[in-house]
Amino acid sequence: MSEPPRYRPEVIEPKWQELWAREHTWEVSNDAQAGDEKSYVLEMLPYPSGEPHIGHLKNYALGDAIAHFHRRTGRRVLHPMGYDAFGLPAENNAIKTGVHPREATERSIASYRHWFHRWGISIDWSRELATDQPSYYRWTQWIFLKLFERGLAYRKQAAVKWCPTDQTVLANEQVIDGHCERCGSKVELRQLEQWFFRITDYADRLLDDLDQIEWPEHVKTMQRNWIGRSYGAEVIFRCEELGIDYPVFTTRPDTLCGATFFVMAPEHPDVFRLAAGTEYEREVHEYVNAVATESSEQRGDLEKPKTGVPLGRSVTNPINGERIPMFVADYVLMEYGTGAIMAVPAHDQRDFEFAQAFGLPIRPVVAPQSGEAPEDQAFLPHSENERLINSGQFSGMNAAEGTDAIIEWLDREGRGHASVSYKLRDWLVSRQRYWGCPIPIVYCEGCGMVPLPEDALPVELPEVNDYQPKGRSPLATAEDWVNTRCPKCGGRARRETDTMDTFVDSSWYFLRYCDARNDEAAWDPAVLRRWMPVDQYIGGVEHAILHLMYARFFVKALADMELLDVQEPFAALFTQGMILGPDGNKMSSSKGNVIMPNPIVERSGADAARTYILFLGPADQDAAWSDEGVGGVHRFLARLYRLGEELSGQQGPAEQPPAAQGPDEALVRKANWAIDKVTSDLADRFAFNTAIAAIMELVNEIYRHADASPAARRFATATAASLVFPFAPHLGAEVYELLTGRRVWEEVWPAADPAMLQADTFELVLQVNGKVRGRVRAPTGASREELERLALEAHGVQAQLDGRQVVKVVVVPDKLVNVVLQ
RNA sequence: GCCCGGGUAGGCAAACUGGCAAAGCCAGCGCGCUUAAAACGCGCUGCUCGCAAGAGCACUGCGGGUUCGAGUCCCGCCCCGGGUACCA
Repeated sequence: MSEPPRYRPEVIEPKWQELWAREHTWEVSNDAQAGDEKSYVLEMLPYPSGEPHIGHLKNYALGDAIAHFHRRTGRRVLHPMGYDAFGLPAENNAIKTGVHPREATERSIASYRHWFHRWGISIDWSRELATDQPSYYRWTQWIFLKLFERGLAYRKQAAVKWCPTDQTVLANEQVIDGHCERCGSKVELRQLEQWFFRITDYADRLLDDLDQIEWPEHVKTMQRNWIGRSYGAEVIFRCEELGIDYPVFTTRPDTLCGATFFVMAPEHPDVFRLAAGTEYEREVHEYVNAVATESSEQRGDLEKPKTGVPLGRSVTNPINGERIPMFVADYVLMEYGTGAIMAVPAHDQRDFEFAQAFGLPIRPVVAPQSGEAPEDQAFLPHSENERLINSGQFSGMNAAEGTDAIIEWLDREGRGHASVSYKLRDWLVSRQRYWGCPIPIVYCEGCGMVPLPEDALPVELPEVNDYQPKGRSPLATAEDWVNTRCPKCGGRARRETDTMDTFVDSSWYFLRYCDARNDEAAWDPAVLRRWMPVDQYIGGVEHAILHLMYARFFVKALADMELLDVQEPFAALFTQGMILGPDGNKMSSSKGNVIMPNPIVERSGADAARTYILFLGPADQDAAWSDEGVGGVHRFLARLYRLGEELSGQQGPAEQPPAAQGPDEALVRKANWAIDKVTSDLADRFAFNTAIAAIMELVNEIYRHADASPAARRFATATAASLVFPFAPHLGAEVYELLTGRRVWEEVWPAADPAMLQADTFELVLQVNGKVRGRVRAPTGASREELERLALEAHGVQAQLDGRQVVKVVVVPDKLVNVVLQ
């Protein structure tokens, strides 16, 4: 007795994986062919640590579905893979275990590579890269030198965020709520000389060009807020006693006459000098020191009452010559604006609180049209019809006119000008850590700071024995490496021992994929023209600010150097939601709710795991994992497989049979409906879950129509296999081959037959006063009059009429009729 | 506080443009196949009446509104998740 055919992914999947590997099916060349359209589909490259987790499976299953869909709709698809291989976890592991970060990283990369194959992701492996390879970071260093040449990479002494656990500085973007993004330690401030990239030069372009790209609105909003552009004016206040000018930035120049005091940040370099010799000198020192020990959380607490100390000095308001007292207070931040503010308590909540605490005058200068100064909510945002009061020659102007007039006056008097301020800070890129890209700079005793010439690249990471960070880079211990010759004068020089932030490595990898094996240059600009920009980028929303902003900055800077000619790296972005644990919480080992993908792949197959993860819910939303659900998708794939097996024994074509009737017609219609549905779900809206549901419906329909002709069933089954291919490529290929003998990935994506999408009749919905009271079949395309007649005749409607007056009949052609009574 | 998401059967979800609320999957129940179970196939699964065809009612976090018609639009609120925060 022979076993009935059974769906066996463990047999089918390796079979196709081997074929794709043997034939290099997913590799594309850089040679353009006439009339072929390119598509660059890219998922964010993984950081290789341990083995891939469930989020990776979702990310790459999603990207792969898009890559396959693009290929089969006539585009030449670049779909590469690489590894973001430098970084702290491997280094921290090295400190703990003594295993070289390279070794741990390579082991992990091998695991990722294995699983990407095992999952059947259609990757062009000929372009594989890892950012820790000298053949890659050589060009990271080259880009650093290019930025240095243009003055976009520079060193400066600054108060920087320091992570005491990781013993390294952090970029602003890597500090979350005052804590290290990586390890969660409280971040400290330190005065250090560090390397920066001048991303602030690009603030306007980074902001304005967001309008040109197809990104989710919330991601654009996050970037806009992070860049934080505000328009206003710089106003110069003069401290007469010391003869020093202090500029401030304000978004409300119209309230200038309402400034009743002046506040400096505790970090402002002039604070001690101002207080020197005044009665407040000691108190100021105590206050500033106390603030310095405050955590950023404590300081940022909005509930905390305002504190501060007078400086014993005054400044003059340029517009009315009024002398107002100076204070130092921790609610003013050194990092934004000029580190000093004019305080307008009548129109600013914080200044108001401070004025109340210190008994300072509050003078309204903007009032509603009616004229009277409002009582207490005067600091609320101003509206259209407000006018200036108590403002000398400017009184009576509306707020907008007043703003312009005051700026103009300041300009004329040389006491200020229109100005724009940003929250964005320059990107701090140096790290005092081992496992990163060395910075190609030396310090010569004679020449000072000297960039290495291009032919000295790569500067390879030296081997060290001790990775333990001690406040300086572990590279500093590699004496043989550190001591070198100056490329300019040949004299004694020392290498830069800091390494680069790993976000530098990942800010250009998508460029390298285009020309990954080029060892003459980072890339050939002609090849970049072929592939860039990335047509569809896919990744987690957690990179909305960091990676996605840095990469945009790199591309703009490189474009300015004429090294490439796009302005934006990622034309379209899709941010996938997280997979949560079965309990609905974020997966974490401490909660014990971590699901690993690979046992599932081994149990149910890669196709089931991939399809299920996309079927869980809308791909851009978070979704909780449930183990039972996989079984359902596995069953669906098995049902499709059994149809393929059963029908492969029957002869005949798998094309749409002509003039289908009865059950055949229903089946052919359903197949065409599914083609249409899956196509629009994939092309227009990344609705993988509903696309998969449509294929399930088609398969259910084939089972229900066992009475249909073999030709119709073969057609419907081959269609289902073709449509399921982007999600379950192995099964799709298998079933399609069983029925047609052909390779599904070489087939053009099916097109729905328009004649089979439109039926001759439809179900007309009958409503009375908006409530459904019946349904009748009506001919498609029937006139309004005819539909109205059908509705009024229907007994469901007649029953409601009951002698009541018909007020109105609303007809929606091919859909419904609503009869309005009384 | 501010800015985004989200709240629909027992669970996950669908309804894209204001037009039949709940497609599909899970779980549950029943039937068939089977000596039996699993697997597989078919059906049911908001409430009430009915053997049934069917009929009636309710319903998209809460309260209002606009509309012939609201899950969808507007106003006010509640809950959950994320981002951000003395940014002058």
